Amino acid sequence: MSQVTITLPDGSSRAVSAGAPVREVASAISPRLASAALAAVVDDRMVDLSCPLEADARVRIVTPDSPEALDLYRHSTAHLLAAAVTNLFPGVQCGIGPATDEGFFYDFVVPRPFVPEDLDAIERKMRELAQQDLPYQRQMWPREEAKRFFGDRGETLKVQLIEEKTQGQPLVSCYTIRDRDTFVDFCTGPHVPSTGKLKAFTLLGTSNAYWKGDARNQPMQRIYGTAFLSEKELQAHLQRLEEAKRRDHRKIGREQKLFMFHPWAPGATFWLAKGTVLYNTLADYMRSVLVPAGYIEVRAPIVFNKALWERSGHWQHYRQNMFLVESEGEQLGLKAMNCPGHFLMYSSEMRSYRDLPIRFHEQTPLHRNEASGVLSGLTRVRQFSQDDAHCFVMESQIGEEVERLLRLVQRVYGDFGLSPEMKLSTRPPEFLGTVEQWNHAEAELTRALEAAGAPYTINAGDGAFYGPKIDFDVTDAIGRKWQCATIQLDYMQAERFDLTYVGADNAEHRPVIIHRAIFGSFERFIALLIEQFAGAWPLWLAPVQAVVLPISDRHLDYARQVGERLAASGLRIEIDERQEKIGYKIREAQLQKVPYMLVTGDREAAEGTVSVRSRSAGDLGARLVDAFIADALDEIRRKDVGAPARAEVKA
RNA sequence: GCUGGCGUAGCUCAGUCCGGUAGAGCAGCUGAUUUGUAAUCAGCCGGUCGGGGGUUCGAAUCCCUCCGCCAGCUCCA
Repeated sequence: MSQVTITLPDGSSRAVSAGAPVREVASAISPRLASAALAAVVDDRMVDLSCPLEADARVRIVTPDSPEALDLYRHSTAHLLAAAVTNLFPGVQCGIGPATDEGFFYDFVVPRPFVPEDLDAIERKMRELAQQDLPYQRQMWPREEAKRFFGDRGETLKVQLIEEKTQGQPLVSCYTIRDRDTFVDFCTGPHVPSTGKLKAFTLLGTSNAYWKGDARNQPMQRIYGTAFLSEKELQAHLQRLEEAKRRDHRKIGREQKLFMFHPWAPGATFWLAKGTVLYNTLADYMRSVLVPAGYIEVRAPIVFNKALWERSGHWQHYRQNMFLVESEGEQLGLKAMNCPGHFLMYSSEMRSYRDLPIRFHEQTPLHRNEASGVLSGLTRVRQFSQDDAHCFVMESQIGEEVERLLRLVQRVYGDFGLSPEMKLSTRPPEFLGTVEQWNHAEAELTRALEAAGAPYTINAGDGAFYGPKIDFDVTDAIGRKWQCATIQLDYMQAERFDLTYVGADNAEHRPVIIHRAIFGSFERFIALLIEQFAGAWPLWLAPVQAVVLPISDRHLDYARQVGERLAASGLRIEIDERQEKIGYKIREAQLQKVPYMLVTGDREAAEGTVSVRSRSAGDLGARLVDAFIADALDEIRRKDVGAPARAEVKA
């Protein structure tokens, strides 16, 4: 029998019989590896353990420790789910069932939607199938036979997939769990060797989905679940989901009276007093960053004549998302973005190359008529404000301006203890301008990113219709990603608005526009911060920075004196004058996560002190009022977001 | 917008399946208590059961419809 030579990751090589399954390589190395083996990577392609070795190859055995293992588990669990559903709901049609970042799903065509009881039954069936340790068998079927097989079963979606994905291939890959009478799926694999490997999984919910994600296609029912390599990791994941609920900005927003919503203004935030403090603090912070960076703040109108939107292209591309109004026979639209207003202000006077870059910053509200179903707390609203700006630069200034912006973003996020991930989004299918312009713009952004030296990923086809962009995702404490900051290059709008500057050559030139936001929107950024800090605000952001707690009525005068001094020095304070025991007042302040509680009783009144209790560190003892003020102001100046705020989040 | 779920007091929730006088805790108010580092006691107030329509002798409960919220889908300049 002929032999093939396989090379292992450590560089050693072995000879095996040609056609032997890759499993034998694992067995030959050690019985332990053989039992841990899940799949193999043969010449960079991941395959089943049953895959025959036909030629010399590099082979790496995939075990639970391999980076591929989690996706493999999840995809195999999705198959297990589909097998259970097929078993329990005869006549069901299967769609696709991939692994995702958080778990997996599988889409089905069923006569009625799944209900929670169905999920319980399906999960029980999955465990039953897992316990039977059934092999995942891969079979190569003649293409026509596979089509006939799925066609006879009424699985027209699978037939469609085979037709689209295997053109010109004589054989197609199918998997069964048990045999052809139960569950067969058209799938390239690979899979774990048998269902017994799958233990740590759970179903999480159902939702509606469409075939191939297109709302014009057949509606399907999606079942979500997640799987991990160990029960411990699964439990940790479920705990994170619980933690997310506890930190939900909608819950904390209500508890701390930061904001509210009302059915008569869906998607529009009512900023209550404490939320307004937060909002204004962030707005002022942003100004304090942007003014030294050469930005000037402006305020453009909210409502514009349709003519402006026709000029900008929004009328053609974005009208369905705009709030439109009519007045005296004229059609008007509420602004969904600030750019066109800034363009009009740019062209209100002659611009010289000596003036560039010109940077307009604006924080006025924007309105976008988002579909009702997408609204969600503060993270997706219909009215919001961006820390928006447009930088008008010369072609030659793009690189430096984008680099400056990258540094600015890093610095701001650093001030909040956040570290964003960068994505470069490139030309979408629908775009303005020419491919050459796009290539040039994309090259400029790439160069700036490389110069910044920070890692980034490429999000192909996700650019805005007028130019490529760099987006910044922030991962919060529990692993969810939020897109906040954005830097967008725009070669198109200067043309449309006929924006010019006079160059050194005394000729007119087009400026390049950089659209950019650092927070993104105040609304979304505040939602992110609430969840980041779990409502335990660092002192500089806390709507109430300290609460004065008189022990009894006879300390009210002193408490008020203290309160006045604190307020006069600029601290945001409250005095709890209720006739309650000190323990009660402390409990309430603690639940509100007020950074400092200042107990004032006989001793303090006599000595001119306050007894300081920190939200995170507890009783700190008596301090002179002025000393407390000095320390607090210093802490505010430092914008500390360090250990104290984080530590108590877990408490 | 689509699919599903949900909507009962300011908040958290029970009651809805199987129609028969709307409940609890917290919050609030009043009184007593004058308090030393996470809940003092007692009493009281509080709801067109999301809106509208229908079935019924009778609807929080069953049906229709609209609105809002939640999850996901789609979308996201």
